[in-house]
Amino acid sequence: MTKSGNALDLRPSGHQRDPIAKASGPFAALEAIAINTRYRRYQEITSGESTKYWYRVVSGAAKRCATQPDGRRQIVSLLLPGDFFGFFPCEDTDFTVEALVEGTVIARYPRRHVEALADINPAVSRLIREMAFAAISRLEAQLLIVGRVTALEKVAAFLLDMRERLPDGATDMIALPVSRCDIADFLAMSVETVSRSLSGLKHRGLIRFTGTRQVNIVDREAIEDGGCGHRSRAL
Amino acid sequence: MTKSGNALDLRPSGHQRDPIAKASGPFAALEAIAINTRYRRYQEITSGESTKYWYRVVSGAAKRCATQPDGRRQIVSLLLPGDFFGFFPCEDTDFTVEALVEGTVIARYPRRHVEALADINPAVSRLIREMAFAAISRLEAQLLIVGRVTALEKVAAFLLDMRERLPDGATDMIALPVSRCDIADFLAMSVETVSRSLSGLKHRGLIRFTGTRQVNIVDREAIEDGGCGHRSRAL
DNA sequence: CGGGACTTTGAAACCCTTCAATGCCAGTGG
DNA sequence: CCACTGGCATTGAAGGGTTTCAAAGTCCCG
Repeated sequence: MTKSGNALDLRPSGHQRDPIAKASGPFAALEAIAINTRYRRYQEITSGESTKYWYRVVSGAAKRCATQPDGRRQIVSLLLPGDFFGFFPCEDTDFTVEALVEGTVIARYPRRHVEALADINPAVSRLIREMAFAAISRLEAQLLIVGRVTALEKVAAFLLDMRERLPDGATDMIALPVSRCDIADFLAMSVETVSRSLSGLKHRGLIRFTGTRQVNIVDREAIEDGGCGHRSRAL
Repeated sequence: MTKSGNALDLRPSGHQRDPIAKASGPFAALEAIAINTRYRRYQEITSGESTKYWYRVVSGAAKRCATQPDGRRQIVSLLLPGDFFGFFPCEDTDFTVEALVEGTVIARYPRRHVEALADINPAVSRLIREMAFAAISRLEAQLLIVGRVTALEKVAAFLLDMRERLPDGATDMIALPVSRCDIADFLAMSVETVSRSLSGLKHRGLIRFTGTRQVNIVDREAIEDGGCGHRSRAL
């Protein structure tokens, strides 16, 4: 599940705010055509306009969300700083992308320019490929998390994934950028079960809260085992 | 959920066996370096060798599978004719790719050649991007399926997805290339529940079986509604 | 015909969802 | 300054769905 460290890791590794904008090479070429925009919480970033641009999360967080036929929402991607999205020229399904935290900054790249750049500059082309691969990697990781059986396992896996992906580095202090409701939409379970699972982890002493969305991982090994010792039916 | 028809649909639309090999342009350039191999059922296609090649399903079917820490398997991608896979140069997680049906044919493209081609030929580069986007699209669709609440809904959505993706066209006759066990691994639920759900759909008259893996969709609308009228809590 | 893999069905235990109510916190207006 | 309000989070109890264990049924192939 440790999905960082691909051939080209696009996520900020240190504490700088937007390393990509400062890098050279293909990054610089891309940044030259970037338009940064700041969004408020739950403000829509793309509606039907996604066809015109590519996007990247500079700071904050966003969600790519679909509304199921039964009215439920399913978060299809949790977008954190460094993540690209909006690859598709034509989206037939009704996905929306919304900021999750106040002041989320999104870089927007005109699709035509990007494609033109990619045709000319192999390095840019390669970069785009790598970004797409990173998106695939994220989706596969999410699938593994959502695919777990127990709610405890799901939430535990989610926390570990956040720990890996958040720009704080690999600290055991996690500042969740999402509400319980968003976690529920991400994990495809009810809000109450999310809350209960977190409480369960807390009461077992595996995590600690310094705030509603400030989680401190205490016993990571136990969490990696799915929140508890049981159900470890070894192959 | 109807995910076919992207900017560049790579799946065979007609009855021809391998249209990509016959196409011209970037396809031809790629096919020139392809190596076709035939696999037996459940034969491993990639192990750690995935770093050296890109792959495409020519005929048959394959699964990209991960083994969870608790011993369960999770199919992360169901690969059907036309689907590309093996994008990542370095895979840190233990994914395996196995053929699902006897005689599955996989085209293999040496990664170096592909990348070299992409650097030279913008059309090839673009093609690769589109393939990656298609993979993202498949993953998102899978996420929406797995994210459903009820087992009935999951299985129903799975059937519809197969209907869309299988090369048979958009007939209501589905020749499932997978066993119940594989469906279970795909949908992240137990084999028994898969079987029960299928039986449920059958007894309601929404589907019909002409064979264990030959499903005939009778009432598609009802299936799209999640297998039954209930739980249609309209927004 | 028998063996083996796959599929289906049954029953009990468990987990999750749902509905409902309470608690917590920040922002607002009196 | 404090009560109030609304959003978010937690907790409880009942009901239903899924998993699990178990066993029988089915199909294909040697």
